Amino acid sequence: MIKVNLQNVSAPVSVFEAVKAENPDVLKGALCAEVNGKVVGLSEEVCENGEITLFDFSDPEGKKTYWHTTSHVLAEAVKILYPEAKLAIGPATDTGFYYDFDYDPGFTNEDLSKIESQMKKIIKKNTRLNRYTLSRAEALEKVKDEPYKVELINDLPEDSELSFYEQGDFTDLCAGPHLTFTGSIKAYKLLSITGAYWRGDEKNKMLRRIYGISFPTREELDAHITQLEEAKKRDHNKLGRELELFTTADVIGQGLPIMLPKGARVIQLLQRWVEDEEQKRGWLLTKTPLMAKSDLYKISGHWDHYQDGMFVMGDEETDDEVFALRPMTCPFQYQAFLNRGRSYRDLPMRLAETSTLFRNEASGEMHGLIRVRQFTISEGHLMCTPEQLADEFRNCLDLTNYMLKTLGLYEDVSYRFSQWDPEDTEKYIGTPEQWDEAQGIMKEILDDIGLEYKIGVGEAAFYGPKLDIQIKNVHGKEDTLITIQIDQMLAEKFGMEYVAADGTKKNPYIIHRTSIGCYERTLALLIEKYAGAFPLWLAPVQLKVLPISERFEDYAKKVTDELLAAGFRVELDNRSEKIGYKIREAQLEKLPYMVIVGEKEAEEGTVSVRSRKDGDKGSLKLDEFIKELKVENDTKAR
RNA sequence: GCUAGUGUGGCGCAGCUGGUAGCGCAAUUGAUUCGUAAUCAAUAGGCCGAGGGUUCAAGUCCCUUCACUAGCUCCA
Repeated sequence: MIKVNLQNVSAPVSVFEAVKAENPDVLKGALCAEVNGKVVGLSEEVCENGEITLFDFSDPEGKKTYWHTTSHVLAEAVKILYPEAKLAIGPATDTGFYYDFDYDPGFTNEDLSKIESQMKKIIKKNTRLNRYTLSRAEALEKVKDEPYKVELINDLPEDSELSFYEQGDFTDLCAGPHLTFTGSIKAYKLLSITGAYWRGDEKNKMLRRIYGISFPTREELDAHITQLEEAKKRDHNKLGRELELFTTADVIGQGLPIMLPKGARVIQLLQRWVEDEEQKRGWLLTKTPLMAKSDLYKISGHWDHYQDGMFVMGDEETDDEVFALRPMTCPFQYQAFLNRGRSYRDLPMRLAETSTLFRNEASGEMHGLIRVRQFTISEGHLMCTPEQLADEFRNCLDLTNYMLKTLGLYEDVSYRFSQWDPEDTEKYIGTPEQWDEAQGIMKEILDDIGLEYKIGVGEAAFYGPKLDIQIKNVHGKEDTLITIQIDQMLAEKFGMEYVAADGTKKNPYIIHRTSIGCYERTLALLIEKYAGAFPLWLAPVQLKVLPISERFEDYAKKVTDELLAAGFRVELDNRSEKIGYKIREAQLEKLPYMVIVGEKEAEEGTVSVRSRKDGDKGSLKLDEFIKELKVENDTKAR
């Protein structure tokens, strides 16, 4: 981005011309500009002197302009090849662009190639994009054959400016900004065809969406495509299966992964660590049932607000009792609080549980270990007084931050303050006043901590606002890893009370929180973070002992046993292959350490150590090596 | 749930417009004991996701279903 101070503007002139008059050199690579706080195309007019900012492809604004124009070229190509296709919307995203079409035959992969060729022609013609505005009546007349555009116009506020961009014979209702010429698009690729609901509402028609990406040079495009392929190699769903951390079975069903010995071990390691850490921080452990009668969920509100998400066993019409697997731990853990009368002296009461949950996700939602139907979460509910709320919230956040830092994920997360949607009366319980209060309290706490967050309207839980800790997977898709919620509604519903110092009975505030999230999802992100090469303390197999030939298997066995006895996770490679082959296999397994033993080592009582981190460490006395390992393991070094 | 795609031995693939399944690696056995992958020999392993249908004949065509993938919606 380059700032330019315009000094010679006397009459309205295009940004391009104005900058050219000032300093033509800075126009190289410029794609759009910010004038008076608004991002505009370079062909748009400026009327007065002052500072403007130019953006090129390295700026998000530049990228978006570039991609957005590519989407218009895509739309034009589609309209030429498939005139009956109706235009919906075609914005730039953080990772490219898409355009939605209503075209019932749908597009095939062959169509994509055809469209790409057509786009080439449009780009070659290098048509100019002209912006103009119309009155509402004129605009509606202009788009009368495009029902989605008509709907867009009709839904815009009365006073909004209706701008159009015209490139040759193709015109689109669009706020812009755009590049000045289609020929500026140098390298592009259409990536996929998918369905997408009109206006993101599943009640609306599903349109055909074409995704694509473009770059100023062929090299950048190629590099981007290579990068996508590289990302695929880290994909936990591929790598996790290759490394035998987990698998799935058709006969078991969707969203129900099988943790293989290695995956199960990593989860166990995480779980022990989390439970121990929670204990250190004053959390008490509960163990509550995985299912309950429908009565419980009726009190909590799940029956009315979450039933679609639950696995219900039995039929209310025909069965005496109907059960449901638990989708959340809250109402179960509350029973522990309700076990006897509580006073303010019992508070804060911090209840933690390693809790297996069941959610009946829609069939298309499942994804590897990220979205599953059964998962185990480091759950917790904290009952406290209003005075304790801020400190306790802060403590919960401290714990999650400690977890994230230790795992090496801290730099990768972002925070979302998830609020309710006052328009959505179906989804939420409670009154606007209660929501204002709970959200107000949370805002105060977050601002006091100084956390940088974005706001997610309609992302709250049905009973209260959330602080969601978000993380992106290897494909750039964001998911919630951890959540901390403030709930002032369920305590009342469940009759949870404590006797305050003044003798009155009060409902406690409840913090719903997780310390490390659910183990499956966290494991998925760790696989991707480390590309399967887990730090020593988390590695399912920490060392592999490789005898250079079968003659040294006795010594290899002895070394293995000693390492096992010292508490390490060790495997002995007892195959008859050459050592080079064994090493190569061990490398593929991404082990922290290889221990090679042969004649020399057997005689000296040493081991030849090869570390993933430090390479060849040479011969070490076994007991000294073990000491070193213990230190590394205990410090949870990455 | 919706839109599209995929589904052949553990893994990676071949199998064109239908004619009764192959290859490489891995595995097993025997020989070899070789210090940074692929010596020798032999063996075993697949009702081609599942269930129907068309056909004299289906991995190849049609229908249904299950699972996996991308995206939408939804969500930890």
